[in-house]
Amino acid sequence: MKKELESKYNPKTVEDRLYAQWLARGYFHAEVDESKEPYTIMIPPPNITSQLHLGHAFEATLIDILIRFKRMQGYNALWMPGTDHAAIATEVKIVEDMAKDGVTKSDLGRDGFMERAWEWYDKYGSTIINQLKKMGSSCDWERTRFTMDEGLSDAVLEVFVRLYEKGLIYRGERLVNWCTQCKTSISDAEVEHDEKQGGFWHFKYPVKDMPDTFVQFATTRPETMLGDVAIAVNPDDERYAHLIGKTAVMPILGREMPIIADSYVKTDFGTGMVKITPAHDFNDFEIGTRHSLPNINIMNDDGTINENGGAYTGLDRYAARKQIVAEMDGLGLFVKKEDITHSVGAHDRCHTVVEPLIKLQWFVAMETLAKPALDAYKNNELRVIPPRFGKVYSHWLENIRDWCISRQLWWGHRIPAYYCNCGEIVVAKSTPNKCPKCSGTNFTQDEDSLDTWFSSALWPFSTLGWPKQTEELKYFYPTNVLTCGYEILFFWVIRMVFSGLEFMGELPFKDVYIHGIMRDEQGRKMSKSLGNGIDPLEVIETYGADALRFSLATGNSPGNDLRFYTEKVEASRNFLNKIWNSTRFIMMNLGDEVPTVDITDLTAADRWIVSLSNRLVADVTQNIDNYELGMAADKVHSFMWDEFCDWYIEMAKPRLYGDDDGTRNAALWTLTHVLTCGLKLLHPFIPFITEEVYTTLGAGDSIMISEWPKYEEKYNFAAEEAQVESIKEAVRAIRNVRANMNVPPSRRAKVFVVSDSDATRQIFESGAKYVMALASAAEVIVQADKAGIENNAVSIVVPGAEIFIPFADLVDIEKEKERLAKEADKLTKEVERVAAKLNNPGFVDKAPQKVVDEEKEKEKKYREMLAAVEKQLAAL
RNA sequence: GGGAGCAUAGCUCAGCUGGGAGAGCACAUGCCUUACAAGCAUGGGGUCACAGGUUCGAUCCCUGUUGUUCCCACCA
Repeated sequence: MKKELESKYNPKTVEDRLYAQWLARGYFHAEVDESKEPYTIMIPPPNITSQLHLGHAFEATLIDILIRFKRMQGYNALWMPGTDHAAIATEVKIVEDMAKDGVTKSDLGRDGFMERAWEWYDKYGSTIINQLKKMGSSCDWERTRFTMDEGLSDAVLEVFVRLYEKGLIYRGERLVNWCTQCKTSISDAEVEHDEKQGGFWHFKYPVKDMPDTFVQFATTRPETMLGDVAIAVNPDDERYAHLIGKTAVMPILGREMPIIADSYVKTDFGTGMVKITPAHDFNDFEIGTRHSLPNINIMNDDGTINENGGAYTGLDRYAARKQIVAEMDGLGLFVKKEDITHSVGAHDRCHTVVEPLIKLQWFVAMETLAKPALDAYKNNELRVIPPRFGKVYSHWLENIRDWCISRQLWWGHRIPAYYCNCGEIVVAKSTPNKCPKCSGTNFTQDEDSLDTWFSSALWPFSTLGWPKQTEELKYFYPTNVLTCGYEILFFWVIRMVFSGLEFMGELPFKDVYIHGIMRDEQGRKMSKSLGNGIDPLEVIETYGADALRFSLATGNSPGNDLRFYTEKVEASRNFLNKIWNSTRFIMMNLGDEVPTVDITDLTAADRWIVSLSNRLVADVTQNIDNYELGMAADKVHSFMWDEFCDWYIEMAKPRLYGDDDGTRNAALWTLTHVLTCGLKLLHPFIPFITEEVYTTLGAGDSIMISEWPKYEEKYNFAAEEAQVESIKEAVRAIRNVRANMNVPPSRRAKVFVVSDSDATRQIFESGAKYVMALASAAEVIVQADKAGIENNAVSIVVPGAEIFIPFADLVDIEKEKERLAKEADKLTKEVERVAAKLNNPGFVDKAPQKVVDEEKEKEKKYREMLAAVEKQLAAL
């Protein structure tokens, strides 16, 4: 019973059906099984801010390739899926969404807001999961986690309490990056710096008891003058030595401030004098601490001036800036304004200019945590791919600052700190019963929630049940590789590493595989604001998931950005169709079942392709193990298309059609064997079509759980590989001549192959049909001498033989002369080049013998070919 | 200011440990050859950014220059 296939592959009739089948059969689920070795990858949990974009599709493809590869290799492969609550990013979105309904956070209150946020999660959390499924991701959905689900929240509290008890979490007044829009502190990493046009205002303050003496300085933020507490100069600056210790006066507020010396101030920048505003500038804060200066905060949380601003109280920071400049000008103390471009910090979510403010916040002390994370890298326990990102990793850890973990948000894990009326702070996983100090029972929980990365830092073990010592945790931890984009190396990877080391005593993963980001055709980052984002589902709708996956997996290398081209997806689609049709061809010729054959039954052509596929297996396996996914995919692609389809199938045709010459079964077996092997190698990249074709062929129940091919010595046929390569060369040469002669394909010709070697003649004898089929020659006559060949036959020299096509009447003499002259020219150059190399004593003495031998053979070959061509040319 | 990447065909990119550069797309020519026109065959097109150095030999290693992208820090 022959099965019929359509002439074009249609992913729509295949993908959803197969995915449902895999799910139903439980292929994605990984149970603890001590008899098998686990292979674990945790998904970088996508933010539930919106649906997935191509970047996620890219990442999901890479992970799925690794997971499917390892699963086929016999590992107990677990891809743990999940999503991230993405505290601030999501809260911003929800607030925007609420604004459409005319509702604000304070309208809803904390509980009402949280309710609304969970609704948001229900909507987008499931959208994301559906998208991942559409991509063909083989995640263990039964284990889906969310950073705010019960278990993970418990892990967060546990970690907070433990770190607090260890003294690594503290509460302190620090200068933080404050977003006046979101009204929350943000971490250093969330601040993005952009070049902006701005003013640089120069002012002077009078010096007390020194008439006509002024200190002159400049600032980009005049409103912060309200918080000035000192003027600083460099201690070695002779110009101002006499002023050190004197007092300057901030005229608007009449505040007196010391003139101090600090080496932070550069003598050669500006006037060499700096105003010190510890409450609103990070450098000034440090100087203030060194000199025990007071911190005067002049700003409210919304960016307006507070009661310390005198007459400016209540004004917005920018309005105050304008008026202060005006007032100083009125006092004759404004010197000048320059227009400059300088970089300004802004919140990466809402792009509001960040204001440094003094706030009481929770911090994680990083020093003791960072060290083991750095050591792990330096001791090569942690492998970073590509290696250059390792330098970025270690540089960051070497310069790490304490991590501000409190956020003034509601969407997130609420900080487990409880304040008693007596002022005592209790940190515990749940509300304490009574105060250890005053025995009071009235507690208020801290209003703040935790930085979103606090929970994702625990992802590799919290998802497996920690702090409970579950079977899963013991079995699947540590994971094998962490795949993520380079943009979250700092945010996430580093924090997972130190968290894993601290709480599990073991690295969370051994390899970190970093990929680039997706860009559009022009190389721009894909973003909402540019409107150049592409929905993976749309691409899948048109081309299918496999085509998308293949185009994402090929043509790039680890760590590099990838541009998205529709043309590339089309090319991938075409490749899928090629696979489809090669299967179709085999199905059309195959009987009920694949014949069994002995290796000794295989012809040279069979052995050649089997041997190639065998080596391909070894190559591809190694490439994937080294995370060279693009290279692996390219190799299978060119093998399947250029060798298997373009050569082998064509060579096999004469043996399948017409009378069986005794090698038909060998051809059928080879076709099926090589195709199946190729399908397996391709399955991690293009799971749907390979599964469909594999089962249609009757090769097995499912390719997904079939065994990954292995290199087998019995399929290593080096001699046949060389033989067939020489036949291919002959075919190419014949085609070439025919093309130059303008012989239509329908016009048949005689081809003589002349060789004085019995072995070579045999190869061509057995290859005669292929040559005939491939070059559209009517008849191939293999003989030891030139008997019966006309004098004006076209001659082609290939290794070990000379080929004659004796139909001079068809030859366009001028065109043939031209071709031969060009050929001769080319060969002459080659001969000269190789000869020069071999005449170089340095080369012969120092180059490896193998290379020298190769060159010698080349020289011989080129000389032979050149002689033949010249002879031919002379004959014309 | 500190650090990293990139510069290869018209375009997008591969090129593992140094031995005369590849793919896809695009282009040109000829083909509906009984798996596939989403195809087949053939062909054109590259000073591997520039200048030095190491080497018998450099696209590859080293130094410098130019251009470009990114990350970190940030000028009061």
